[in-house]
Amino acid sequence: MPTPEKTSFSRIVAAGRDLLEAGGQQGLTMQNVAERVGVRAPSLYKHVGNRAALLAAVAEATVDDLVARLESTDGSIEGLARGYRQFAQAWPEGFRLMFSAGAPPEALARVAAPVLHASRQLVGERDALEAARLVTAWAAGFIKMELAGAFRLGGDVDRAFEYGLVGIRRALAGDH
Amino acid sequence: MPTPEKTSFSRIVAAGRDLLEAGGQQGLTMQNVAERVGVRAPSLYKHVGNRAALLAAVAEATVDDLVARLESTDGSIEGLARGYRQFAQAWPEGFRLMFSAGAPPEALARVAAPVLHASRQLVGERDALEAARLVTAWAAGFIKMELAGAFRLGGDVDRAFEYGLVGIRRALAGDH
DNA sequence: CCATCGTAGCTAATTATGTTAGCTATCGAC
DNA sequence: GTCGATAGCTAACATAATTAGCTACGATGG
Repeated sequence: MPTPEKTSFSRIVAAGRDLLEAGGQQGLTMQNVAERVGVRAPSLYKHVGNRAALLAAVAEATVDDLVARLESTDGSIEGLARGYRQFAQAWPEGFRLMFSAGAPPEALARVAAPVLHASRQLVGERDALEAARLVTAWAAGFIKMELAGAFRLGGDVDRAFEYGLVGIRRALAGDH
Repeated sequence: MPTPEKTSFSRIVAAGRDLLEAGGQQGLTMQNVAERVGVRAPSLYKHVGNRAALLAAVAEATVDDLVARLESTDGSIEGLARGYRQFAQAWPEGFRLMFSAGAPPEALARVAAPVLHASRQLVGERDALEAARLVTAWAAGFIKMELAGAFRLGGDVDRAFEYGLVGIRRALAGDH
């Protein structure tokens, strides 16, 4: 190595995640990241390519965490859905980024795997993909609406989530 | 009025919508909007406040169109969901904006109304709000994943949508 | 032990964009 | 016909991303 490295790719990504949660995508500027890791902004380009690549890396790191969170559940539809939601509440900006920014498709596939597995158990091989898409769409949609503040019309959001979960199970129950 | 107006709020919003669909949020710059309506960028501020306000106005106009589209359906869960999806495919960027940008909560409520009505018919007053949230979350989630290209793992997306629709109806059927 | 080479970081500069300040010209009201 | 309000304009500024080119340091090979 030349001049001793004052930072590294992984530190930069970590700083990016912090800033993202603290100030949204707007707060994640190259300047802010640089300041946080202790270099000047142009030096980041020795490690990162550009801001879009950094966002993608942040998204991918977030996916990794989400996958770990899902793997720590009991693998049931309910467990996965609740884990999904808890993760989104803990890392709301990262969760948003996963879908908006160019998260590598490969990464999204990793998130899908546990849901696909659970669906296969429930409805069999033939409809597993469609069932997984039903579950994932509902969970992702619910959570994003919750994060977007679209549930301001009163009612208990937790209750709505559990109600939906019961409905989703019923949707898949009488199937195969 | 002073100096004859060369543009107007509604023209600016219309230009914003065009640019949004053509080039995403990135393509919607004040410069581009100004050029399209035939003035210089700073003149836009005589009509619009700032870019965020313009995005909000574009979002609201999009909501208006969506509501009109939904009101032209038969009002069933299936009709609403398909209308929702068709609208999103016709105006993908506007659809995305509706949730991401600061769409006025009042506007989102207007979209919710037809779904709420259909849900009430199906499950009764007590659970109508929860049921509507189930339907809306699934549809919005499905469509956003479709737009995000999250369905690259093979399978027929249309079939998955119809499968989901059957499931959602079953979820609400055995309820009340 | 020294010469060399590759590279992380730096400063300076460029570009793009949003936004503000201040001027001007024109239209409607009196 | 004069006057006031204001849409649009040019010029300027702030912030951000990014590029160009330099520098210094440390690993490596003689």
